[in-house]
Order: sequence, then C-alpha cells, then structure tokens
Amino acid sequence: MSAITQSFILHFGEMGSKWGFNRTVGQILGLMIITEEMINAEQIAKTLSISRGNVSMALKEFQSWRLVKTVHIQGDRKEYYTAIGDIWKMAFTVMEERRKREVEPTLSALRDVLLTEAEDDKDVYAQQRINELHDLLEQATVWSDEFQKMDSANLKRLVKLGSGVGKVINIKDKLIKNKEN
Amino acid sequence: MSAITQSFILHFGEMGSKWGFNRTVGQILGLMIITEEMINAEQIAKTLSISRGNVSMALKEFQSWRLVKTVHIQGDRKEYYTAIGDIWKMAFTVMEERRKREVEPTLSALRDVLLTEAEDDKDVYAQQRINELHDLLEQATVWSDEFQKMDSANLKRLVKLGSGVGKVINIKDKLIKNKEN
DNA sequence: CTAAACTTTCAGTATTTATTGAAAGTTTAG
DNA sequence: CTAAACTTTCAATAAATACTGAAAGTTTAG
Repeated sequence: MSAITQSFILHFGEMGSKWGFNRTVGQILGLMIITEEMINAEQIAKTLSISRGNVSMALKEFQSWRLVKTVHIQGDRKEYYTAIGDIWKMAFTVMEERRKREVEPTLSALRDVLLTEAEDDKDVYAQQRINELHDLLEQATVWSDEFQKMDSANLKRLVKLGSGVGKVINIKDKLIKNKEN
Repeated sequence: MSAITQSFILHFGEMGSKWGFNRTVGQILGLMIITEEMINAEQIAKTLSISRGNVSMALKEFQSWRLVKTVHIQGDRKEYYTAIGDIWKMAFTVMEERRKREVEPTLSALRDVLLTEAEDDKDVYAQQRINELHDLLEQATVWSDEFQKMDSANLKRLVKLGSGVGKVINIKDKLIKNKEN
C-alpha cells in the first residue's frame, strides 16, 4: 500500500466514523473510492489488516447503504466490489440513507407526540417547539427527495453554487413577488 | 414530567446520538428546547435521572457547540441554562460545528495527501479521486459559511425552498447564459 | 453428487465510549 | 475570612460497540 493510499484510508476511516459508519467500514469505502479496479473481500482484508468476517459484515452494510456494487468476474469464483458512482452521488446517497434511518423514525415519533392532547400550558409550549422541529425534518425529506432525482452532473453543479445560496433566496423572493403582481 | 415531554426527550436523545452527541447530551438539549423557562443543573439531573457530574460535562460540551446559553438569576446562586436561538438557528449551528470538528481536519489531511508526489499510476488515480473529495468538502465549507451569515428568518425561508432546488439550478444556468451573451 | 472454494454468521473477546459519585475546586453571603 | 452552596474533575466502573476466527452455509467445477 502506497503512502498516499495509507494516509487517505486512515483519515477517511476517521471521518467515516463520524458519519454513521464505524472506522473499518469507512476505511473499506475509502479504499474502494481510490482504487480504480474492483477488489475482492480477501484483498480488502489483507490490505486493511482486518478479519475476513469483518469485511463480510462491512460489505453487507454497504449493500443496505447502496454505496457499493458487486460484480462476478468471469473465471473467478470470488465476488468483486467497487464504489457505486462518483463522490457527489455517494455523498447524497449517504445523506438520503441517513435521513431514512435517523430522520424518518424521529419524524414518526414527533407526529405521535403532536397527536397527544396537551395537559397544560407547558405541554402547549412543548408542542409548538416540537411542531417546528417536525416541519424542519419534513422539509429535510423534501430536499433529500429532490437530490435523489438529480444526476451526478447536477449534484456537482448544486454543490458548486456555494456562496450563491443567499442570492438564490432573493431570486425566489422576486419570483414570488412577480407572481403576486 | 408529562407524557409529551417524556416521549419527546426519549426520541430526541436517540436522534442526538446519531448526530454527534451522546444520548444524554441529546436529551438535555431536547429538554431545553421544549422548556420555556431556564433550568438549572439540578433540575436537569433530576428530570432525566442522571448524575450531577454527567450534567456538568454535558453543559460544558454544549458551550463548545454554541447551543446553550447561561444566565445568572438574581438572588439564586445556581446557574441557569437554556437553548440558544430557535430550531432553525440551532440546526445550522450544529452543521457548522460538525463541519469544524469533522470536515476541517479531513480537509487538512487531504491537502497533505495531495501534496505528496504520486509514485505510480495507481497513486495518480487515487489523487484524482481525493481531489474531487477535497473540492466537495471545501464547497461544504463555503455553504456553511453562508448559512452562518443568515438569520433565523432567512434560514427558515431557505429550508422551505424545498422542492424548488432543482429549479434554482436552472435559474442559475439562465443567469450565466445571459451574462455570456 | 462431492469436494473445493468461497461467503456468512455469531459467540466470545477486545476496544471504545458513557456514567457515576466522591473529592477537589470555585464563588459568594455574611 | 469562612463556611455554605454550588460546579467541575476524574478514577473507577458500566454499557455499548466493534472485531475475530472458527463453524456453518452456499455455490460451482468437475
């Protein structure tokens, strides 16, 4: 493993551990991202010095995250794996999958709470705040849905909008005003 | 503690644990969000059935996350705490703080890797992918900076843009095209 | 059908992270 | 200044999470 690979994998794994995966899962994803060829489970285990069982578990997790694709190579009994799509697509896929796992259940719980009848003023205040949070999370779902419909090229353009965000809001405002007139 | 409070805190804590805090820290934040009055450390410990020491540590963490403000109440030796700002401001504050903690160090590590000389074709490929990731993370910084400049009202408007994201990109395109002509 | 080549599972263990509570530190009323 | 009222720290411990490797399961070549 080259110095570049080594260093990248280490840091990407570290970052992965803050983004919903464990260190090992992050490292495997990092390895796949910077490896042009497809790789098999044994190569992963050997490269990262982790057990074969651990690799198997990580690959299973990737499947549920829609981040890795599997290929059978002619004349080889092993399965081969590679990262699905480019970095922009992957970033938004992670966003959407996290939304499903984390936001969705919370949203459902908040809805239940909002249907409970308030017993006193404190409850009324609480429900107002919970309602705001509910709206915020629901809106996050709308955004994420929109991202899922976009292809890599558009996602990349969106990301590059950058400091134009503030302006975009103004544009929206103007459009609305025009409609009103 | 009312049924509403109880249920909300439980779920918000769960969500917090996926968003960079531990369960307890999340629960405390949840409690503060739905409590109109300021509360003191003892009340927090009692309400959530956790130790006084744990509360102290959580409050210290909140300070570094800029999510809680402290107030001295006249005629009381205890310190009182409450969530800083509304839910929109808090959401973007969490985003910015996570960026500082997680993206910033990765970005710095990636820059180092990009400065390392490639030893072979595999390294060249790796550096291309690393460069893409670097650009993506750098752009995340630009976005986050922009959010920090916005007030709650504008953040709320931004969030509500929702399904207009796709259209916004098209608008941007048209503007660019007009300039080019 | 059989055995070799592979993958998955999971109980046991290691590692990491969170919590407690007692001791040390700090602040303020009197 | 002193003691009471509070907050913080941190070593010990509990709890949660991750990892290993051997056993069980699956697939395919012959």
